[in-house]
Amino acid sequence: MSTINDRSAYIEETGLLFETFGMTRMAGRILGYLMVTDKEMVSFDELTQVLQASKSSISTNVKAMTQTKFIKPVTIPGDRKTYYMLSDDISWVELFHQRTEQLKYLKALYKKGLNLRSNKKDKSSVWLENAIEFYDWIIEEFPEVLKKWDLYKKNK
Amino acid sequence: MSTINDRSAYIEETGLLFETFGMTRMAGRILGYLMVTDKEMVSFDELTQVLQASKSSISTNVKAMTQTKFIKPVTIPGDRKTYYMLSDDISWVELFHQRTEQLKYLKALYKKGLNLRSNKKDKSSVWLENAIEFYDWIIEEFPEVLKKWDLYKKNK
DNA sequence: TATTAAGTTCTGCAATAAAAGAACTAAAAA
DNA sequence: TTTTTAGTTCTTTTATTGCAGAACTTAATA
Repeated sequence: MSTINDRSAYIEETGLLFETFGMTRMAGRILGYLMVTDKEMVSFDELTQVLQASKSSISTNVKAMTQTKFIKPVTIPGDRKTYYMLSDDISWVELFHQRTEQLKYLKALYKKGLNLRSNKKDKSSVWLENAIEFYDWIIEEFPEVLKKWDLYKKNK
Repeated sequence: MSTINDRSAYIEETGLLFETFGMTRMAGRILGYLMVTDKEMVSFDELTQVLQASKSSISTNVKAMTQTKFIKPVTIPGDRKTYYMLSDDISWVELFHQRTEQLKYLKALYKKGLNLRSNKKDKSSVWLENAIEFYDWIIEEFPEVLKKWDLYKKNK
């Protein structure tokens, strides 16, 4: 049986973990709360209450979390409030595709570095060549693996 | 033909990119310089000169970059100085394995969240189930893909 | 048309983190 | 053995970031 305390500890834990991913503690807390609350969706105001945070902080952080696609806003006709819930149309595959995009930046950096070198055959150039080779491979391979997930899901 | 300016712009660019990965600008600059300098290895002192930074900043940041395995220190008998170079024994595969470890933390968080829920069948629980399922799959699949890289390299 | 409600955006402050500077350590050289 | 060199560690300064509070916007209600 889970207690209120277990849950608030969980919310803080989520805050700290998401902080390591470069998001704010508060953004993580919002997600954490949505993961353990029994309500399917919670209002903006409830977030300020439960997380003891200002409206401005909740505002900026729900926006950030919405952009990552982890949560989504829900509006109800005849109700002015905005509610938030775990985004059921989150695509985990899509999230990983974004990672691949990051890898492309790194690869581009290595390529650019190599181009700036005078001697394309020295040790550092070889180092860069190897980096580029690996990134080329992984950038191609990653999406293939993710395709397998879609197949795996279809056959269930 | 690459100019001095192209290279210093590159060093700054590397600093900024590595900043987005949660490292310091200076750590990125050190790597950036090693990627474009014509020297195979550079001394600690040269780093302070070229990057216009204090010894303490260089000291902490070469340590950080060494820990990520991107660079390594080189010492020469009869020479008191420490030199740094791109680490030729960097394992790109190993770097990606570390990513997989991070995924395990996230998966553990989702599992813990699910355990804290009263109703294991509601929408949020299903969301968590899906997250866990995907992470389970990717945590298994990732290392397999990386094994393929080792094979690919051997057959060349 | 004035008032309330629900958020957003802007400004300022407090906490944190990065970098500098100073004091220190270890080893080599004088 | 004392001085210099090379770098580390501790302390202070500076810059950045996250959050709060206030002012503002938009739309609904009185």
